[in-house]
Amino acid sequence: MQRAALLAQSSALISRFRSLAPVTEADIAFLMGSLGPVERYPSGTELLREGEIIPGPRYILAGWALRTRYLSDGRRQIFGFVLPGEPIGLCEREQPLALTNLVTCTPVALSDASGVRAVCLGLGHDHPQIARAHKRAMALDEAYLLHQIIRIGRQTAYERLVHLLLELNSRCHAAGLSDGSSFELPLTQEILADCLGLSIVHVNRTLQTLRREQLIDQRPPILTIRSKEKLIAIAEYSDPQVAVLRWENHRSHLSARSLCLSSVDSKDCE
Amino acid sequence: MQRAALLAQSSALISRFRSLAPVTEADIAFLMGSLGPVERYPSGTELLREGEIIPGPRYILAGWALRTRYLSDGRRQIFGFVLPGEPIGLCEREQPLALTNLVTCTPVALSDASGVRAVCLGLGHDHPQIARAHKRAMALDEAYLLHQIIRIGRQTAYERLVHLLLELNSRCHAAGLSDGSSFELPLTQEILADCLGLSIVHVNRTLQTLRREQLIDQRPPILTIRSKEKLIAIAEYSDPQVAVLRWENHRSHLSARSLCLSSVDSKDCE
DNA sequence: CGAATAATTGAGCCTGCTCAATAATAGTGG
DNA sequence: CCACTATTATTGAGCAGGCTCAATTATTCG
Repeated sequence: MQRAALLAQSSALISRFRSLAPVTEADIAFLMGSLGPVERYPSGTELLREGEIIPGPRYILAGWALRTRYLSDGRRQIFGFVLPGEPIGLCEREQPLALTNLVTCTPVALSDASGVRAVCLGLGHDHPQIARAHKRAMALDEAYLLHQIIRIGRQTAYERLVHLLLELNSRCHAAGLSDGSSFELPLTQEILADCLGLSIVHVNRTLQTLRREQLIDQRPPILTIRSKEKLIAIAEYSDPQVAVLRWENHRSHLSARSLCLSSVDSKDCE
Repeated sequence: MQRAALLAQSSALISRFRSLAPVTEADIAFLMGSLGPVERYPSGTELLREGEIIPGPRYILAGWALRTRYLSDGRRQIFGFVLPGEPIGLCEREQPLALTNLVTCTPVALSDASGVRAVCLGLGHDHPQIARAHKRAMALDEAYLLHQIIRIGRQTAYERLVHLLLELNSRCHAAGLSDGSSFELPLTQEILADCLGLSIVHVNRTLQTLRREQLIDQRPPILTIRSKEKLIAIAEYSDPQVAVLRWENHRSHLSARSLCLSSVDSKDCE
């Protein structure tokens, strides 16, 4: 069955939705029934080009992509990452223009999300938990941009790297791709450098320091966080997943449960 | 009449709406009829505190506010600015948590926007141009965060300052607060430093350089852009107002007109 | 007209950069 | 399965943009 095949490839998407809101089995069934067929692209594919109209909403089912912009002399800034389970171009505007380029940095599996757009945006009143999850996802997107600004604006190279690794671990965890401290990190040091506003050389040396201090462990492509508490203290990391979900805790115990599942230890919140 | 008084104080808001979409007189009348009374706060007022529920949607009618976060040792990052005509807490989520602090850096005039929320979000089908303007405003918000990342991630101090000044000029222009090259800049060098990830001292020296080179002119609190072309080239500045508005040009000539009114020279777009 | 805030200047230092070379990995075709 | 090539990671050395510390000079405002 094609349906079963899609389901098998959508585990990150489903995991992420579950981490965002207490979606029902019916919600999941609706999602699976509405997604388009899986499209595959190799690493290095341009999914969006800045200033052009976004073809249609899609979900990344597997693989990572980079939001980038270049200066004329070749300097590159990576604004952030799109991870499995996260949407591309799923927004209110009708013919949205891409604000950045989007390039895959691993092989990627995509699925058309036109069929779920209206539900995600809450245009009808079906599947309210999906709409809720989507609103939270949008808030998380902004929170990650803010993270990025804090890192490159006011943190040292050492703090930046730690902060980013914690964020990526948390996001992988929401997608079911981290056990809480160990996940696949498909980024070269050059990508990390262009994300964090550093040189490749300095990223290299800073990672070495973190390994030497036993704070992280790297056996490519797996990155392991050895002492999450210390790292959180170093980077003053506060997890947006926790922050964005918190406000409805008093209303929904299911939500509270998914919070615990998807997030780092509860004491990490503060 | 209180109504007339409100109108007089809402010129920035109206100007900004006109720059975002071809709003009608009826749209403006609706806005003026739905806004709450003007509230005034002095400089230094905390309008939002990170992590707390946003009281209700509001518009800034006059004055500037800063989105901030602090690290525990006192380092401050300013994520961005909220200028006259821009909304606070006007989003999809029901009980949104503030993602950052928001502090006024001048005396500010606010007005409750609860009465326009549904229309802005396009929940009904009234005043579609207002809804359109609001969606564009949301896209601009993201574009300004991306600007911020480019500046502090990959630009030199000199480029950063130029880039920011161009952005602020453009945004002031949309609010009717710049004639295209001259506007009131109510920011101290400390604020600029905390926004751009620099030290106060270095901001000071960089501003001096720009003045010495006749690229800008400062007679506090007025900042004048002397050679916009050169500055745009230096910072590789591309204006989001132009970019975000462009996609509907082929559909609406009114939109195209407002684009020209609100934006810098058309050649600045590329 | 003071007190407080903001801007300016000088001097020395340090984080992180550049340049350049080498080692390790990974992907590929034979 | 292996040599071949292209990436990617690592290391060394010297440099510099921007920082810190500290003092001085405007401004602003009550």
